[in-house]
Amino acid sequence: MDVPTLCLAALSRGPATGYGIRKAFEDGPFAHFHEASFGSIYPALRRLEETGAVTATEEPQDRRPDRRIYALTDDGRRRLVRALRQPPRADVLRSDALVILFFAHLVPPDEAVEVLDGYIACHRRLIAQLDRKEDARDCGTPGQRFVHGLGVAVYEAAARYLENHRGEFVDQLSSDPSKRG
Amino acid sequence: MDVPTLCLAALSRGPATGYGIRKAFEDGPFAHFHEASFGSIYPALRRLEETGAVTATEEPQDRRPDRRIYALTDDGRRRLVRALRQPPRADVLRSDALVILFFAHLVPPDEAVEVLDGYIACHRRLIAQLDRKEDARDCGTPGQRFVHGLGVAVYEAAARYLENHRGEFVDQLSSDPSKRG
DNA sequence: GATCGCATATGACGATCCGGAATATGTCGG
DNA sequence: CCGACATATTCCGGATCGTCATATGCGATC
Repeated sequence: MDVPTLCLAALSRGPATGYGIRKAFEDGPFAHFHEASFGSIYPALRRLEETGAVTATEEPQDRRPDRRIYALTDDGRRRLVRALRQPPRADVLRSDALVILFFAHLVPPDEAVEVLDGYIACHRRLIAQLDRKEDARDCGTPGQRFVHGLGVAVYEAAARYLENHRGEFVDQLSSDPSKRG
Repeated sequence: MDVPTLCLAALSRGPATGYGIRKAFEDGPFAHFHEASFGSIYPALRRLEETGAVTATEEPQDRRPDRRIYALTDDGRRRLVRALRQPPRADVLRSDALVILFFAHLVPPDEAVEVLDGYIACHRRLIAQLDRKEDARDCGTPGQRFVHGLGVAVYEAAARYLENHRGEFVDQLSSDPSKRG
């Protein structure tokens, strides 16, 4: 799923600025299953505008850079639907924390535990964040509710596993800092 | 976690070729928490060799391109440990399937269901793949076993959620193909 | 009341990374 | 016998990331 398509998808929920789209992928409703950075969103929006998939309304703000408010055109909506109907590629996860945990035997045990505890805290924080969003569950689409529920289920399972196996893992690490037992 | 570090991590388990490292990220032990492609692995190995983090043993195979077998040096191992001790960045998930499911109201209901069923099948396949690897659980490090267990727990939770909420989701989709109820 | 950091908002840039094509050949199954 | 697949590497264009620069208001802290 390329960045232009992701932008079209974000705009299908209403007009927005590049900054707002970025935020939707950082904090907002898409936060948990895709990401995109400024450096790819802004060029994508420009190209989308040039090819007629979106329109840009330049709103000159006093003493601020002009806000460019993008909105989907009919053609853009058709393009979005076409992209959404392509067979999806496999999921990709990138987790520095899991790499560190996998190779925990190479770092000082207390640092590995620190990473693990941070990872647990991060999961608990994400669950709390999702719970807060659940207040607005009435206005969402079926898809949004479904994906939201999946997010909660997955993060809960991960947090529970991490907490339940923490002690065992710590024991194994400290019983064998660098030499084999 | 950049590709050079990932290569060093893979080589910490023993010498390997670029192709073998790629496979370890596709099928092998790292398959579920990071990825790297040829186009980034080979240049990374070259740079690593130039800077003394790995050595390359060129093995001229008859009638085949020379295999370059890379092995970690002491300096490379130190570099790996240094990288592993950096604070990890937040996890990133990229899921086309979840984007499609989120925007399921924009595509024909039967196609959305097809994507969902494919997604469920994919999860069940991954769980089976992890179960098969579990046979070799005796020789792994504590970190490897811990991460493996987490993977099983998370995929199981996801598969269960998807299966348990499939009916409800399909009902909601078909009761409202494009007009609001 | 001054300064620091944060949020809004966009643009530009180098470095990195991806994905696929090209190359070469052995093996296994139909 | 031929196609498909696995091994193994290289190259390249384009997509993408991350960060810095720009501009300014607003709240918190000292």
